[in-house]
Amino acid sequence: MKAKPKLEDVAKAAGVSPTTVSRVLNNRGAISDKTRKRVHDAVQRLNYHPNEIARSLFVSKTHLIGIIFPSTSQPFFGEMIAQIENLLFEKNYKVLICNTMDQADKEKNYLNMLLASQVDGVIIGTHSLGIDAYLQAQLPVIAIDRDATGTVTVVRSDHYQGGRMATEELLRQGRTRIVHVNGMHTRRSLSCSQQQKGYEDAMEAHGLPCKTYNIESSLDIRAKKQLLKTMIASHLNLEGIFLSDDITAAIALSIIRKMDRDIAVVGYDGTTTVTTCLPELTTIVQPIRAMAKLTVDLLLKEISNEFSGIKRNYVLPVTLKKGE
Amino acid sequence: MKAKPKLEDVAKAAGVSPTTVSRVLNNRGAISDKTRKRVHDAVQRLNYHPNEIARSLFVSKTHLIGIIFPSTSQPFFGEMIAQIENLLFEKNYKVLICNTMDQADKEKNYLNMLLASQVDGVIIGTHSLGIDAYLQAQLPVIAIDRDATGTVTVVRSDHYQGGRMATEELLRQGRTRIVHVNGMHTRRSLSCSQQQKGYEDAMEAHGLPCKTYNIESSLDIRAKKQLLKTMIASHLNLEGIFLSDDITAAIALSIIRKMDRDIAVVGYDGTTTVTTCLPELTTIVQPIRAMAKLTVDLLLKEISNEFSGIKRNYVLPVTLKKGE
DNA sequence: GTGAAAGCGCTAACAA
DNA sequence: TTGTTAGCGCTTTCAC
Repeated sequence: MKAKPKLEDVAKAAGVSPTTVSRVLNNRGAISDKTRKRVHDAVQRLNYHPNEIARSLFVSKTHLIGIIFPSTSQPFFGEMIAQIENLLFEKNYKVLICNTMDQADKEKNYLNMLLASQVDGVIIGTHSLGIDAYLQAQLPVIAIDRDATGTVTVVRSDHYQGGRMATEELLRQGRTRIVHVNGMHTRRSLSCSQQQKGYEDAMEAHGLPCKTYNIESSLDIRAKKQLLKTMIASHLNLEGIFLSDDITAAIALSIIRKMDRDIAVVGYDGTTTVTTCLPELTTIVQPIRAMAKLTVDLLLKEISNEFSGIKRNYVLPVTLKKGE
Repeated sequence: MKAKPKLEDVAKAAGVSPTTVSRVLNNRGAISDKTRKRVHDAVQRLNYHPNEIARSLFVSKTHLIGIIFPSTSQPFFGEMIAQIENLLFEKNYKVLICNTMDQADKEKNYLNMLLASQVDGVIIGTHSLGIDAYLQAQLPVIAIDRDATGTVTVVRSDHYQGGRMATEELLRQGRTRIVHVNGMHTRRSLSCSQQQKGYEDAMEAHGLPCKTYNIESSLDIRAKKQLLKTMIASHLNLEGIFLSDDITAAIALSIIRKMDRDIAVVGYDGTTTVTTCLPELTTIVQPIRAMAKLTVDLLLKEISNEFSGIKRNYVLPVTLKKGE
């Protein structure tokens, strides 16, 4: 196996200088058609591929974006990541992916890896690590769905409205004894409190009492199921549950069916995956595509140094999807 | 905003040579405790982070692995990618992710991007591009679930057994009029034909007639739903359907419920996501974790030049998960 | 329209 | 135990 050809090899093969080859490849300066052709032929002949690493080193830009999320295996993140990745690809950026699995130390390691890899920017969709760690990095950063007041640009959806709409949908169905299950706690500190506020305001507007249960996100499905089972069994006259993510809602739904109770459920996220598997689930849909688009746009602007100073929160509207 | 400190800056601050700093940071050679401390202090003080790009250029190894899959938004791939990423992280590799969205041209572009980025190896989970494109690259490659006879190492699960087990489960339930829906066609040419063979052999062993429908993977959910609806409506005495992925199976299940027909369904993949959302679905479970582990192990071995010549197929067993 | 030379930030021979 | 020097593969002044 022979070594990869380099610029110099192409230059020799084409009988020109390395500079000329570089110019042809990057379309810079004036080149005669004859030379251009000779160079292209040589590139073809040697099956030459430019070494992006060497290029990056010189121009100190890698076209690499690090994205940090809990895990691609959760539909919400999987779908978000797919969108982000597609948009970045169109703009010629490559994506370094980091699944933190909600472990702060892993996230910490990743951040260092990303910095060492000279990424041009970072998208954070996690909460384990303090935002300071990212600010220190002096890197363009956009956070998704994170509570970071003014220090970093944040894109999120309107969780207050989401909580409110979910609760109002249950009320509209004539349910009054409604509890809120706040799953995925560590994962989304902000969304949790906002959703809860929406739920509470909606309930109070009708003079109804509130009750929120918290279920740790780190728990596995078995454990969540057990907790939900106990909770539901202890509420003999429960009529509705609002759960802050669709997976937990799906678990609740199956428990309710098995217990043969009449309890309405509203979930949260509205991913394509879950709504396809469970079209009967009523849920609050986060605008994943729009969030991804905005995030990427903002990040690329920050990278190109527009809007550098302005850190603000962008809040996108959610919608209700009624179960079939 | 001051420029990032480099090795030289640290050297100056510590009053030593760049070489010494490099040695301290990489734990090479013998260094006096005093110097070591001085260097570490300087690193701390300047908040220095080594430039991995420069290092990569020198050692011509990037610790970057490219992984090419249709999309993180599909649970099977999302879960597979999360596993792969975790295992690679443990071995100090970073992951460049590529969602091809089943578009051959995008995959082609990605491959070139990966080559230019000097990745140390590639994992392919797609079928759009011919395997030749990858072989040409002269790069360590492992393919997942792909039909590539002898030219590249392949990891997959036993789709023949999967098809057989699925069909036999339906037969065990007393169903005899069973059709096979081969979804996700382009996505997995190999698995399709193997599953079908398993289905056919199981049916023929009982002297029953076979019928396989193909549904293009590129279709959206609406279209798939329509096709399935028509298909089911046209079979007045259908008793069972084996579908080659869980998402399509979920769609079928909801149609059947709405039509109030008595048709048993068996799906394929058995992802955590779908089995959580739809615990009542009977499905064939692919050993995602084991596949990821084997794939990563094989790739790292190829990268370190062990087993370089041996390209073979590794087939892992599937299991049946009965619906609740 | 083209080339020679310097250097991006790092590491590894080779000296001392 | 430490420093000097050269060079990884590329791009870009500056000169012709």
